[in-house]
Order: sequence, then C-alpha cells, then structure tokens
Amino acid sequence: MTFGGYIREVRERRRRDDRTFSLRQVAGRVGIEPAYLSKIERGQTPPPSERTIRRLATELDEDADVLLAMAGKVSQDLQEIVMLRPKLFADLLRQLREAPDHAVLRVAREIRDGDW
Amino acid sequence: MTFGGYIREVRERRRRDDRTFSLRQVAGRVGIEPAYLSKIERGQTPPPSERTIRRLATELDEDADVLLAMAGKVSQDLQEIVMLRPKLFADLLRQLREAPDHAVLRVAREIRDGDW
DNA sequence: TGTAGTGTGTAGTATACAGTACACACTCGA
DNA sequence: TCGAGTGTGTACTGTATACTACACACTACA
Repeated sequence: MTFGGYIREVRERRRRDDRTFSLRQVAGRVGIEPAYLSKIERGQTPPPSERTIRRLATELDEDADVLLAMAGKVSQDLQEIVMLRPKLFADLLRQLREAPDHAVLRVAREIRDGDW
Repeated sequence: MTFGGYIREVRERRRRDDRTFSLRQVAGRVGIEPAYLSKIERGQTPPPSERTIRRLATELDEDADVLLAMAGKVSQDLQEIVMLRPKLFADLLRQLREAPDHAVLRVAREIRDGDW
C-alpha cells in the first residue's frame, strides 16, 4: 500500500459519515494547499514532511509511526534515541531484525517491568 | 565532539605513522575533493552523505554507526528495520530510551541466544 | 631554488525537498 | 439555474543537500 493511496482511502472512509472530510477541508485543517494534498493522495508528489504527516495522522486518527513508515521515514525522536547510543541500538536492532513480534514484545515488557 | 573535528583528529593521529593520511590523499581514496573534506573537517559545511561517511569510516577504521550518529544521521538499513514493523520498534525504542546500557545489552544477548 | 605536496578560499552546480498560487471543469442542492 | 463546494492541472518558488573546479599561499626537501 502506498502512502498516498492509504491516506485517500482513510479520508474517504471517514468522509462517509462526516462531510468535513473533503480533500479541501482536511487540507485546510492540516495547513496545506488542496492541490498539494491531491497530488500526495494520487502519488504525483513524494510524501510530505514529517511535520505534515503528523498532522495528517492526528486529523485522520491514524498512527503517526505507521504513516511515517509508509512514507519511507522514521520519526525524528526515534532517530535521536538511536543517535545517543549508536552502537548499542544499532546492534540491538540488527539482532531483532528477524525476531518474531512476540519475542520483541516480551523484551519490551521485561524492560518496562524494570528489573534493571 | 563535532563530526568534522573528530574526523580531523582521527586522521591526524593516523597520519603520525602513515604519511598517506594527508587530507588530500584521504579525500582521493574516499572519492571526494580535498577542498570539500577540508571544509567538512573544519565544520564549514554540514557532514556529507551516508555513503561518504561510510567510506570515511572504512578508511579511518572507525565505526560507521558512531560516525553517522555524530553527523546527526541514522543508518538507512536501521531505518528500514524500523519501517518494516513501525509500531513494534517505535514502542520498543521509546521503552528503552532511559534504560541503562547493561539492561539493553542483556536483552540483546537473550535474543541472540534465541530463546524465542 | 624549484617542484612536489600540503591545506584552504571562493565560486559555482545539479538535484531534491516541500511546498504555494491560481485557474479550471465538474457536481449537487436550494 | 446558479452558486457554493469539489478535485485537479499547471506553473512557479525558496531552501537545503551534496557536492565539483580551480586558484592560491605555504612548507619541505632534493
């Protein structure tokens, strides 16, 4: 699924029971030109900036990290986490690349439960 | 420590026992113009592309992920790992943001030992 | 003393990023 | 039927990215 196509799909779905989800009105609330959003949704222009994607996520009630991923981006705050301890997190991520979801989740849970 | 300053430091250190680590020769081997490397080392221009940073890392025998971090970047391959399962890894990284190194290391070890 | 090698100053370039601005044709309810 | 609202085509803009090209002054040593 492409970024633009997904945005269009979600927007039109929400529009069915809320008329304010027209392309023009969403663009207005997000703070971009309608023509630009139109091009984004049809994939005629690459996905917008992180800032704009975040606003779209809020507006459409979608997960920002997922939208960013579809746009080929990684959230700036996550990048900063990695950059603070690059070796540590680079190794960890490469270890976890192939690990199944449940293994990663367990890891997260263990850490959260704070048995440091 | 800035990216450029660090590169200069490492290069000059290596140069002490290997004359081929002059700015010009390193630039030549890395495939960029000497004037450009000079500006990078003095911070007169922002750090170069990931590709060029990787070559510098190889040439200077430094860790690419660490150099990239100093340059304010995160390796593309790591970004791709996150983008494949954005929610999963976004949550994990935010959980681990404050976790001490040893806790993260233990997690990595457990995963590596494959008790999925 | 000249020439090979050193670092640096200045100017310029191609490409991508992240949009704006405005006009156009269409539709649909009052 | 007309006017408000809809999506889209075209043209343009400012800024950042990632460099190249060339000339210059200095040093070192043969």
